Amino acid sequence: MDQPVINCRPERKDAAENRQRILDAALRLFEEHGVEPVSMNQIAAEAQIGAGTLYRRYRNKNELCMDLIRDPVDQLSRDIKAYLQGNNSSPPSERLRGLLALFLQFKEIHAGLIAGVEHSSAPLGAHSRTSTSLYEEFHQLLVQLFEEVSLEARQAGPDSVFRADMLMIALSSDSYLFQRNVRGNSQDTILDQLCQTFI
Amino acid sequence: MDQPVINCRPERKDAAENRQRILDAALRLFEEHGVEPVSMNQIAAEAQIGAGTLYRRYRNKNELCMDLIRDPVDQLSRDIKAYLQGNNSSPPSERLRGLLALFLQFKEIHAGLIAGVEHSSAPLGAHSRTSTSLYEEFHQLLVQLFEEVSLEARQAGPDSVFRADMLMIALSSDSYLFQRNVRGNSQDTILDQLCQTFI
DNA sequence: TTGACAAGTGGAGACCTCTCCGTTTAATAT
DNA sequence: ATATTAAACGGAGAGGTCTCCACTTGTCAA
Repeated sequence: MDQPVINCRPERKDAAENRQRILDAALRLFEEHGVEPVSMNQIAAEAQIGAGTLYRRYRNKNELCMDLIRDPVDQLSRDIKAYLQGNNSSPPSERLRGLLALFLQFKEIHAGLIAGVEHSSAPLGAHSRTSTSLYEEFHQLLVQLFEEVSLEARQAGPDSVFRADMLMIALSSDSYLFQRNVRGNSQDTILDQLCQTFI
Repeated sequence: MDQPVINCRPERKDAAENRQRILDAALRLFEEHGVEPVSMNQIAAEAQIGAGTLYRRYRNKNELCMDLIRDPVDQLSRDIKAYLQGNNSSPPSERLRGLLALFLQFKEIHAGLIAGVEHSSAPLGAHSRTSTSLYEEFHQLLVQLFEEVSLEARQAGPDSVFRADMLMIALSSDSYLFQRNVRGNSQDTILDQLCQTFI
């Protein structure tokens, strides 16, 4: 007559081991070949598990990449919080710039994996942007800061949500790498331009 | 002793017929199922040709889509030229808005094919944006108008090329459909917001 | 200890993209 | 008419994504 346990039981031992094998294998292959050219098949083979097992845990390469950069993402999240607390008396436009700087720095370091996360992610394209919690959190912060800016300037700026959407898409790997590689802009230049355009 | 003809001979008769079969088949399938879910295989089968033949002509679905909207694109290009000539005494910011309006209208009508063109297009992601001649042309116009605006305002705005890049990416199907479907903004609202943000 | 059974496994298979290359054929020169 | 030849053809096949499901195995209650 007991209720079936609603809380999921802890991960099974064999499953946990396989998860680790996958992570290790993926990291190894990504380091050797880069993220994009490595296939799910290869990862499964390298981890010595069946394709089905791999797909049971990660529906696609994005999810796998997301798991691989979980720690750096958490760190970034903490860095952002710390920065905002340490500078809460600066004008909002300056905090905005600081935020962007942190974000760009992060992108620079983890470019490969981030592109992996963003790429081919979406069955329903745009939805991917909002699905990552980091992106949602970042978007939220941008909105707040934009509102602060408008408030301070005593004039209604454009819709902050829209503006944040535009800025986020301007920060996508696609756009960033284009500026970096095709336009030949440095990280600093891009940061400057972004501030001039959006703030 | 004749020189071999350098100019390519006119397209062979059978080739021309197959091209038409492909275009017809694609149009039929796209109308029935939408662009995205139709595979190159299906198109080849519907056109009753081998896969190799299809790929000889169109390296991927984007190229095929580009061929399918060639006429509307040319029309848009002419419309833009006409608009600019008819309004060359308006302030540049107004012309900019007019341009965007034309462009958004175009996107609205041909959303499916355009998404098809943009999607999965790029081995080197960002390069796709510059590869379409329409996009290059449009980018060029935006740059010019931005410069006019800065000139008129007697103050150096941010780099016009960068600004145009940002605006173009804001006009991508990804971004546009997100605003349309997730944010629930109408075409007019989006136009307003774009102008407020970028002009 | 021992079922019971949910969770986990793996590989066959459906369908996809794209290439390669032996065969066919339209266009041209003789 | 016939030979030549470059272009076009098509399907086999390599390698990819992802699903399905018969089978195994860890876990827990009895």
